[in-house]
Parts: sequence; structure tokens; C-alpha cells
Amino acid sequence: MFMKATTKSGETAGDVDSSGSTRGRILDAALNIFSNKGYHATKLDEIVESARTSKGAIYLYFPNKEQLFLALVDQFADLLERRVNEAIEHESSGIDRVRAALIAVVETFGKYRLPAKILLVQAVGLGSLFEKKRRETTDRFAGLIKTHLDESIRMKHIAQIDTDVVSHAWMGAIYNLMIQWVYTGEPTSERILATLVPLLLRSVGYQS
Amino acid sequence: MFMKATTKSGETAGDVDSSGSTRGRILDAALNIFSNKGYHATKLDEIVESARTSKGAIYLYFPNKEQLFLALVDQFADLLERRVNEAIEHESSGIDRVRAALIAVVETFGKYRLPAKILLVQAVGLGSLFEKKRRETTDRFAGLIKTHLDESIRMKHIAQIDTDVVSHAWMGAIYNLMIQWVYTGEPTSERILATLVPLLLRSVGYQS
DNA sequence: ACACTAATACTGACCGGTCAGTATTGACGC
DNA sequence: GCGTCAATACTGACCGGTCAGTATTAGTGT
Repeated sequence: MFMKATTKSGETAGDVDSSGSTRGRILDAALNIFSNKGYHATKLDEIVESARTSKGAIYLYFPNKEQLFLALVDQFADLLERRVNEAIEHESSGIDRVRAALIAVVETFGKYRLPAKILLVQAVGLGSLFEKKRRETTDRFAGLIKTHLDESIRMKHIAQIDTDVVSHAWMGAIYNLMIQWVYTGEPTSERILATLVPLLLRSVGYQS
Repeated sequence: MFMKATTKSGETAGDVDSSGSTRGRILDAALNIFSNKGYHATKLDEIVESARTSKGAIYLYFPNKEQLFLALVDQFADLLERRVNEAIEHESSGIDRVRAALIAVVETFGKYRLPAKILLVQAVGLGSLFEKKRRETTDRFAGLIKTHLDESIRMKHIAQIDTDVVSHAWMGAIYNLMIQWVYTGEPTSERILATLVPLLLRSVGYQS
């Protein structure tokens, strides 16, 4: 999962695997177990076992369980944002950017099932500290969508509309389908893309 | 919160308050605290204190903490389903039923903030047992929407479309806006209704 | 290339607080 | 004087976090 790491520093780099290093093995194991069992049901000893390391080593690299978990959330949120921005750069006009962003999000979720599950499912319903982080992340993307929707309106690609509501509605639609897919493998990523993107664009009155 | 209870039996009745009875006070306190702090952060002793009762009393009415929590989830899911069905009964044709269902869902969430938060937020990311229940509930409503969408297609109110994807996308859109609203109070219920309902209908190619 | 030292990486037994769940006792009606 | 409901006191498993110690690697002088 993820690609090859080059930097050492990157707490929140996004693309770490480094299964070689202890730190990498810990993150890897944590990703697997947290994403399956959730935060509370995951015992540090399980991560220790799966990462073939020791409890002490975990506390060498992370201040506590909470921060280990949040490192995974940040890592993926950063990756996701990077992908979306890359996709957007290649498009110039308003509505094309919106479409490119949508596709990038769906594809990135699709490519990284486990971190997606952590962000979308396991980070929900934990305490207020986690909730803050989750909302931060969600708002980051909702804001991103809103920006490009607003631009599309200015460019008269689509009609005037309450973009606060629309952006959160879109986020929810995407999230929920990805959650569904993370659990059941259905509908497939392609089927989602084929239906969802036109659906969302149509919802703001844009016809392909 | 909720209305007056009449039946005694109803584990999953939906509309219990019964602040008078011990059992009612327990449910009431549990609703408040679970919805604010989440499942794990809520201590039974807090519920005891808030309900002005005793630990023994809780275990008299509920087998364990888990079931107490699930009782709240079921209670609200049942209420929600009842509201939607009532709303649908009064409409005859396909797309009108879809619209009525949407409105009913948003209004019910809007009316019952705390149970909504339990269902939408606090029941997520807990163990597999909770997850099963949550998916059950979600699928129940997605299925309901799908049914009426399919009917609308048969009646040629809207064009052919992948209703599996659409129904889950709609669920997600509604959920996410309600979550947003539950936390921040914004956007208001009316603003959501005014934008969301046309948005969703437009997404399947239906023009008011 | 080898000995010695120092820093760094890692280990895992253990501690201590927490909290779901239970046992016991009490109150009140009938 | 028994059944039902409730209050209080208590138990003990569980698990996040600690830390004294060990292994490993890097650095330096000869």
C-alpha cells in the first residue's frame, strides 16, 4: 500500500510504506488493524504482534495510541488532497475542474481501500478530539468543491445555487458510496464513476 | 424528546419518553450522554447520575451497555421509517412519493437532533456488531428510496438510471447535511430542504 | 582491523487506573 | 414473608502506558 518512501521526516507525508523500517511496519500494521476493527477494539498488543515489534518501539515513534491513529488519518487526507490538486491543475475551466476533482476523489478512495475506511468510518464517532480532526478533513474537501462550484457559477457554466449545501451534499454522496464499496465491494469503482459523476453534475443543472 | 409513550413492551417502539418511569429516565439520559460523548466515552455511572437512578436499575431493564445503546438506535430508526411511510401513503404517484419521502426524512432528522446524531455519528466506527446494525438501518432506507425511484422509472417520470448507486448517493447526501447540521446548526433545516430536494430531483433528470 | 565507548534502537515485564458488570441489601406493596 | 424494583458496595479483567534494561550500530583513536 502507498508508494515508496523517500523522505524520513514525513510524519504526515501521505505516501509511506517503508515496511522495512520499524516505524513503517508499525504504521502498516496499525492501518490494517484499525481499519478492520476500529479504534477502540484495536489493542496495542495486536499492532505489536502484527508489526513484529514491541510496545516500547511504538512509544518511541508515537506519543500515544491516539496520535498513531491520527497519523494515519492525516497521511491519507494529505494524499487525497494532493491527488485532487494534481487532477485539477490539468484542467482550466470551472466545470471541468469540478469533474476532474470528483473523478480524482473516487479513484483515490478506490485505490486505497484501507486508509479510506479509516477516514470515512473508523474516525467517526470517536471523542471530540477525533471529531474535530474528521470535520477538519471533511470541510477541507467540501471547501475545495465549493470553491470550484462558485467559480463555475461565475463562469455561467451552471446557474446560481446554494453551494454550501451542495458541496456538503456531494461530499456525503461520495462518502456514502465509498463506504458502501469499502464494505461490500459493490458497486464497483467504475460503476460508481459512470453513474455518480453525471448524477452530481446534473444535480446542479449541468448537462454533458 | 420523543412523544408520550403508551405501550410498555416496546423495546424498539420509537416514540418513548416516559420521563416518569425509571426505564424512561434511563433511555432519556442515555440518549443525551451517548449523543454528546459517544459510546465509549460514556460511562454507565454518568447515565446513572443523570437518570437519578442506580446501576442495578439499568441492568434490570437492559442486558448490557451495548444493548442499551442499540435500543436507542432501533428506537429512532423505527420512528424514522414510520414517518416516511406515513408521508408516502398520502401521495400516489412515483416521483411525488420520492419527494414526500425526502421531505419526511429531513424533517424527522431536523425534529430529533439527538437521536439523529446517535444514528448518524455515534453508531459509526464501533465494532462489527454495531456496524452490522448501522448498515442494516442505512440499507433499509436506501432500499426504500430505491423502490420508489424504480417505480418512478417505470412510470416514466424519470429516465432509466442505476438506482443502486443513486439511492446510496442520496442517502449520503442527506446524512452528511444532517450531520453538518447536527453539529453546527447550519445550514438550517429549511435551507437544506429548499436546496436539497430540488437538487436531488434534478440529479435524476426531474424538473419541478 | 580491532578495541573501546557512546549513542541509538528496541524489548517486554510490570504497574495502576478504569469501568462494565455482579452481589448484597433494602424498601414497599400486597 | 414474598415478589418486584431499586440502591450501594464491591470485584476483577483488561489494557494503555512506563521504564529499567539489552541489543545494535556508529564513531574514534591506534
